[in-house]
Amino acid sequence: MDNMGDWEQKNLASELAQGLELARQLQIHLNVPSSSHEAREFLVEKILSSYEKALSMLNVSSSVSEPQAIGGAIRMSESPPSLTGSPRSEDSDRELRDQEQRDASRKRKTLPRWTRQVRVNPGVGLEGPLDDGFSWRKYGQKDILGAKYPRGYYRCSHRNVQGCLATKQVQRSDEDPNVFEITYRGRHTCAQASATHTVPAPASPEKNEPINSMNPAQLQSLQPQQTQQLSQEMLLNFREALKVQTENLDTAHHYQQPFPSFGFPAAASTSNVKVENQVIPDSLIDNNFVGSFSPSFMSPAASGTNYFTVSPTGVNSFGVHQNLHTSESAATSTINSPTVALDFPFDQDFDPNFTFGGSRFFP
DNA sequence: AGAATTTGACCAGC
DNA sequence: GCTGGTCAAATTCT
Repeated sequence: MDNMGDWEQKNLASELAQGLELARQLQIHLNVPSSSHEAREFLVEKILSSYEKALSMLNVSSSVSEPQAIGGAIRMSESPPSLTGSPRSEDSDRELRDQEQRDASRKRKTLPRWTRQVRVNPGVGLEGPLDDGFSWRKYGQKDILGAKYPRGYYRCSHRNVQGCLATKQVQRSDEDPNVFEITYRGRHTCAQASATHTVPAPASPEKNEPINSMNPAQLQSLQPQQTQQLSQEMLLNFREALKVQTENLDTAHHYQQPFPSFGFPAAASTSNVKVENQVIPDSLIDNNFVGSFSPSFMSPAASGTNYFTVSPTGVNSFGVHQNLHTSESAATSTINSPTVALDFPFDQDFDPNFTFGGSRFFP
């Protein structure tokens, strides 16, 4: 940074200024009910783009922007290329690999991490930790001390091809086997991540019917790929519903696009959020601003737990359950309603910590 | 046959 | 030394 040239500094300042200006424009749009969500989305994209450019100019790494991609390119923390250019021996390869592993391991500690707890209603529900729009590959399972159920370890299927470092852990709750605690780490940097930003092809409605009509046993027997496909379909429905809802909003305060988020009456009936160790400025929450930014803008150490269940009827709105502060109460709060848990398709730019904005969606 | 999962071993952090 | 997280060979699935 010391050697950053004058020209680069100007460019950086220019990008930041542009980002600021775009943010202002977005603020204006947010206060104009007639503003289309496309316009807002466009602004958000532009803002993100500006900041990403700025960050890439800074060649940032750890503190501001965690391992997530800058401008779509991921850069693992790895040994710098050899300056000698000498060919690697097998030993050095091994060393390098070990080093990378250590680095990765070290880095892992600082990866953005958040937890969601997903409740599955035994009567109706989709089984367990349905996937969230991403392809995951299970790479491990471990019995956890004091936990009744083993913990599953998943990583993005595109890890090898695209270097996507996103992982998640799925832990079934001891107290309530219908609750799954899903801990996400890292953000998706794969193409699938950006695909979730775009409006996907609508799912055929007939395909969704069997999802809701499945019984838990059927669902339980599904392979992860199958459950993922099902959840993808539900996700698509959510997006469609979300779109409608967004367009009908009078104010922009509930603007959620392009993030299929909560607080959406047409689809989500109950939403229980637990936010841990996280302070979110009201100003950000008010505009749902944070949600449009990546966790880069949040403390990497921040962690949160979101809780939500979804009614297949889509009739109930917010405020049915208001247990916002404790997982336990949240876990029990939704038991009696015929709910279907849906693993929300947060993509890598979405920080689920914020979206419910605590009680903002609730009276 | 290729992809995905399972599972025991290994490693790092505490 | 224990535990959680990851690796990778073996196994199963599609």
